[in-house]
Amino acid sequence: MNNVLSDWLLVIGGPTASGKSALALALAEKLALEGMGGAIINADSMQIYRGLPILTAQPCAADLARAPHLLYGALDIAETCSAGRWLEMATAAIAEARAQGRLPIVVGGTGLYLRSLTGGLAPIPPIPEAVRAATRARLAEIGPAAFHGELAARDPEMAARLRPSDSQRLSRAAEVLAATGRSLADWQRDAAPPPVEGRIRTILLSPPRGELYAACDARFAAMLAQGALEEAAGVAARIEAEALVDSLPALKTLGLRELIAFSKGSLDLAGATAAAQQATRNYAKRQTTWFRGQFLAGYTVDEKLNERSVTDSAKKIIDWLLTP
RNA sequence: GCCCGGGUAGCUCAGUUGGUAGAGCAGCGGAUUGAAAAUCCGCGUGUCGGUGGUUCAAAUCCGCCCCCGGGCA
Repeated sequence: MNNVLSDWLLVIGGPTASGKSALALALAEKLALEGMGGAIINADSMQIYRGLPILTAQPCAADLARAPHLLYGALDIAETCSAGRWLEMATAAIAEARAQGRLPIVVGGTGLYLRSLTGGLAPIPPIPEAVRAATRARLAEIGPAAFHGELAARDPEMAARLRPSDSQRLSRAAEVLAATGRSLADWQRDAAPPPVEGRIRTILLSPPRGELYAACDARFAAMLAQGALEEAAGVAARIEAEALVDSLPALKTLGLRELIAFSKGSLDLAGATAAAQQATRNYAKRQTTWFRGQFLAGYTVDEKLNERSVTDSAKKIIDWLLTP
């Protein structure tokens, strides 16, 4: 089972509904024919949670059976993932795949995760929950503008490069300073060695805008047909029973809020659907910008993939991989 | 047919006593170093339904016409 690809790592990025999962699967199956199977590793900040398989567009049972899949539904929705936590799990998953003689194929739409893998991450220690909670409470209490003012007094460098309105990054900068006594800017200056061995090959899916949006709309409609409403109702029940706070990342899943609003009667189904589709398109747009500016693609697929063209694309990509 | 409302940016609407128009959303562009499906930033010329008129000046006042709601016949 040894061949030229044995120490390689494939990374596939692209906006939501662009066909990443289908391409990853096609590649894994083609590789199996070449004598080296693939293992698909999730790099999506929402598919990492279990409990929302439909709304987060996780591979269905039939697809999961076609190739090994790792890090899908790995965490409970009451947990919080992060780039650091994901990177740890991903490096372990990559090692596991390699140990089995499989080529790791990392796929996902979370650009930050992908980049943490390809470019490394500053070695910042985990922030204690108490510090994080206190920081966020302070931010909520005085508002981002005043919070920015407080940060400026202790960490002028971070304050200078953050907008007073960017509550999330302000909070991050403050918690890192509070927990480590060192500015986030200093941490980020530390060299971050690439976390994985081997050669990395990156692939970007970049379908035409109009087709991407149409795919987003169609996919949400399909989710409803697959039982997204029941799924949302189940999550809503857990939110009530366990008093889950809505700042939990998993609860930000696109469409969840809208479907819960529908089940509570504050939105009709057409309105909930339209809102969820709109949110999905907005997200796809943001991802497109991210990948355009932050992701170095070795190979770009700029057509919208369908069942037939995925196979063709996979074939071309394998050729590209095998030609140095 | 008559009476009320309305017709202003792709959509929903603002527009003060006349001084040639502005918000939200959408769309487009951008940022993005551990919550990232998150967080944040930038971009607004459109026959102000049409047409006559009053006026130095009309989205705004007057006449006529067209279209869409609702009501009365």
